[in-house]
Amino acid sequence: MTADARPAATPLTERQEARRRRILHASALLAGRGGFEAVQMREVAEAAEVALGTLYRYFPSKIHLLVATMQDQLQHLHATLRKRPPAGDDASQRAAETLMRAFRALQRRPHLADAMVRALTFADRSVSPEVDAVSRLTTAIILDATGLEHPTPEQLSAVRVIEHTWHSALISWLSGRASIAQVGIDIETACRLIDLTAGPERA
Amino acid sequence: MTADARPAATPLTERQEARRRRILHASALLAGRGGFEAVQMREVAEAAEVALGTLYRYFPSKIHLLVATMQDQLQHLHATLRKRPPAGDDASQRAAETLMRAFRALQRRPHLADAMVRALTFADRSVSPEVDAVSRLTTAIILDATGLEHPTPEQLSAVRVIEHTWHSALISWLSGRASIAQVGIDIETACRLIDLTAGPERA
DNA sequence: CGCTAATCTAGAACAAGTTACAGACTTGGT
DNA sequence: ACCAAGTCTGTAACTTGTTCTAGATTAGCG
Repeated sequence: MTADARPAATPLTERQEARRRRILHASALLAGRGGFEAVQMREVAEAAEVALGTLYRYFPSKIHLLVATMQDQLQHLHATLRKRPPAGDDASQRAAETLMRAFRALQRRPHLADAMVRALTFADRSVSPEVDAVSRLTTAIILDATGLEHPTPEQLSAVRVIEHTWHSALISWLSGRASIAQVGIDIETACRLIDLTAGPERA
Repeated sequence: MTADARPAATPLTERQEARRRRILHASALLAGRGGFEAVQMREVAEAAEVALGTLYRYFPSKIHLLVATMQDQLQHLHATLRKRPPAGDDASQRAAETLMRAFRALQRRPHLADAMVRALTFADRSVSPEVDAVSRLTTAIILDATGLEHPTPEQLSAVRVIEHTWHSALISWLSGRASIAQVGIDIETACRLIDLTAGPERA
């Protein structure tokens, strides 16, 4: 349902594409120091050398902007992960390994993680399509990691739970209520569902 | 770690306690229509017949206020649930049943749920103690439901994942990206972990 | 080229969370 | 009953997300 996202509207000229990039870059830069609060629309506009009104034309709210930033970062991550697939013995190990790798990437830029994840979970209905795109990307990353060609419905349910756990555990970590180790445990616990919900499934 | 919460500061006189109640009541009322955005600090102050500065003395931010509102509502829920414990055969069924009951309660006041859950996941470090209190309450509710007297570490991990799933699934539901049925499936899927992570554990 | 519609810019204006402050009211101790 | 300290009220100011507007620029097209 609703298979495609934004890009169907207008093809975007070259200069527009460049503006969009500059904005996303500025967003990630400001988020990188200071996190969610440091991404101030006026500053993003200035850093991207774009008028405030233009920024709002490209991204109708701060949340839209940060969710788009996350989508952008996730795509990089997905590409990176594809190059070195996880090496675990079973699907759950591979999923956990991949998420832990992603987690370590986030740990290197905790403020950026803060901005993106907070925006993602704070988003209301007006951002649904964009959040959904991020969610599909995340699902794809996890499914890719498992190496499962034809996941059962149970395994898809397990992936949903893993994704929930992933987001929520990140939130706990970002707000200082869970340690890095605890996030690791939570991810591994959730990942067990993949193998437990179906019969044996070896590589 | 950090076992106790706010109430250690000052005992609060009767009138102060009354003010606090009025504020929480006003908060829940406004949240009940309109959700997160409808809880405007000026309006809360007016509805609670309290000056804006006073509101901020009691709750240092809108997020603090809404998290406290959630804590308040959860306590009611906990008391209600205790009266009619779940009747499932095993721990995971009872946990799922309890969470579904809580979910139905939230469905009756979706706007209130929106305000509380969005605040909870948006909270930053400055609200950690309060969010932690809510988290402990939630854990207690789930553990109560399972009926487990001495949960194993694995089961505690499972409860953590269930809690993550609970919060994140609520978020998806509130932003219209997951159906009620889907939330139910996710909850049940996560709850399976309780039985799967330990040996047989019957009532 | 020259026109027209769309886009972009600069900047003001508005909304809601948050802070600050002066003066009135309460409280607790004597 | 009186005083000092702390609290509450009413209100203005400040911050940052968001909207609006008038004029400049750009893009596409004949």
